[in-house]
Amino acid sequence: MKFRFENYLTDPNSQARLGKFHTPHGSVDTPVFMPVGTLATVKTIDPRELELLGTQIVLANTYHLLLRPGIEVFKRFGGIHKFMNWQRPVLTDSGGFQIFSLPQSRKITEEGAVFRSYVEGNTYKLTPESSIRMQNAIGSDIMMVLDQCIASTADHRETKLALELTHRWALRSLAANENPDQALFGIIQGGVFEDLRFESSDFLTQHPFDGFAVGGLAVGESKTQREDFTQLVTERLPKDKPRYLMGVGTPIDLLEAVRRGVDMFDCIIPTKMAQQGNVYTSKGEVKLSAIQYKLSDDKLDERCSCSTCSHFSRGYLHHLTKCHESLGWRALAIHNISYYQNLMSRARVALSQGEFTDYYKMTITQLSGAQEPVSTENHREPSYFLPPRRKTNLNSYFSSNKG
RNA sequence: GGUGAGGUUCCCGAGCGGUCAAAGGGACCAGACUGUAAAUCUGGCGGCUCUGCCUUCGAAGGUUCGAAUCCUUCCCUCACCA
Repeated sequence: MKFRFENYLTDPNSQARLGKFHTPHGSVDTPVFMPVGTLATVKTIDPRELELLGTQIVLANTYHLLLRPGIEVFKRFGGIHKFMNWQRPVLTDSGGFQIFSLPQSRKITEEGAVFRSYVEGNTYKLTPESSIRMQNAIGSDIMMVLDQCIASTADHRETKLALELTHRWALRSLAANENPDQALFGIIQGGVFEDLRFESSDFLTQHPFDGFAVGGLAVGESKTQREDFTQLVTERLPKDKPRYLMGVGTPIDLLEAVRRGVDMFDCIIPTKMAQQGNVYTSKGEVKLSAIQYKLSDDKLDERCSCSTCSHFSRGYLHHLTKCHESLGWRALAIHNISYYQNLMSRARVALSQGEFTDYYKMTITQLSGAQEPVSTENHREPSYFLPPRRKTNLNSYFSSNKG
């Protein structure tokens, strides 16, 4: 089944879009947040829970899975869906970001990147073709082209060279794909240079990619730059293809990008922050390791109905965090994923009702730590704050396993 | 009872006459983290009227210009021998 994207509507007051894409493992409503499951697991969270939390699609990583467990495992298991027992769509990143981010010795040539494995020290070569071969074996629903990501502090010349290499690699990736059912997205580079971002968008959109990603952001530039360049690129992208802002971001980043026409996101923040004891709530960020929560018997987030918020006090979560207990990481990851999925599903509801701007403003205000509006008898909850239509009741999941 | 080793800032543990408020861990308190190698990284961590002063290295004396470091006595741990 061939990948297909539908853009239902665009917000009249912004460039935010409501849409849906279809893959062999089901459909995904956009804008969507994809939790990061680098090693074929969203750290600490069971795939069944991910579904209950409203996760429609997860991201996995070609580079890490190539090193371990290796391509033969995916060939043997018939792909990542069976391997990790996740039946919904999967997007695989190509490994381009790892070539950029891993400090180990590596060499980038026209052919690809040669690097030393952090697992057993062997030398590997990752080329556009071998990345696609691996992604074909993984059997992801959406594949990414191998790109050369560089710091956004790089100069024009270096950025242009990386961009041109990324373009040549993108075409080789397109040619290397052996499974037409797996979608392939191009990645627009160009750092923080307008002309290069335009050049990259104009070049890649001439080729039959199923969607387009904005790469090379959230790698050192300012928040304003990130937002400006996101908009710069989305305005130049075709309306009938999904747009994916890679590696972004905080809840505020997500809403800012949705407003600028982005449909898809992935980020380690919800799971990474959970590991460090940090969560997002309807009143802003909470660092549970802080001494002020030691004696708190408050709920984590009064407006959240996830299993963590309904089972554990801030004081207990503080304790688990201080002890580095895995339950703490897990409980906070469940909350953060729930928070992100609710953030996006409410954005979709708001979009469908033409109230996105109100939703955007209200949520930004809440996240910035401002006081919640005092609820009065006459105060009516906007519909996007009502429980999502998708059933996300983790309590029933846990109680059904009780005994 | 005898012999030996030792008692250091919240804990473990370096230091063994000046450059020592005392290395290094841990704990603790903050901060960071945006296509996740790494439950990681960074800073702070005796007190104060803070380019200096005061208190601190088992206790009390002493030597010295100067001591956590040397001497004496005492207290307390641990190991071995009786």
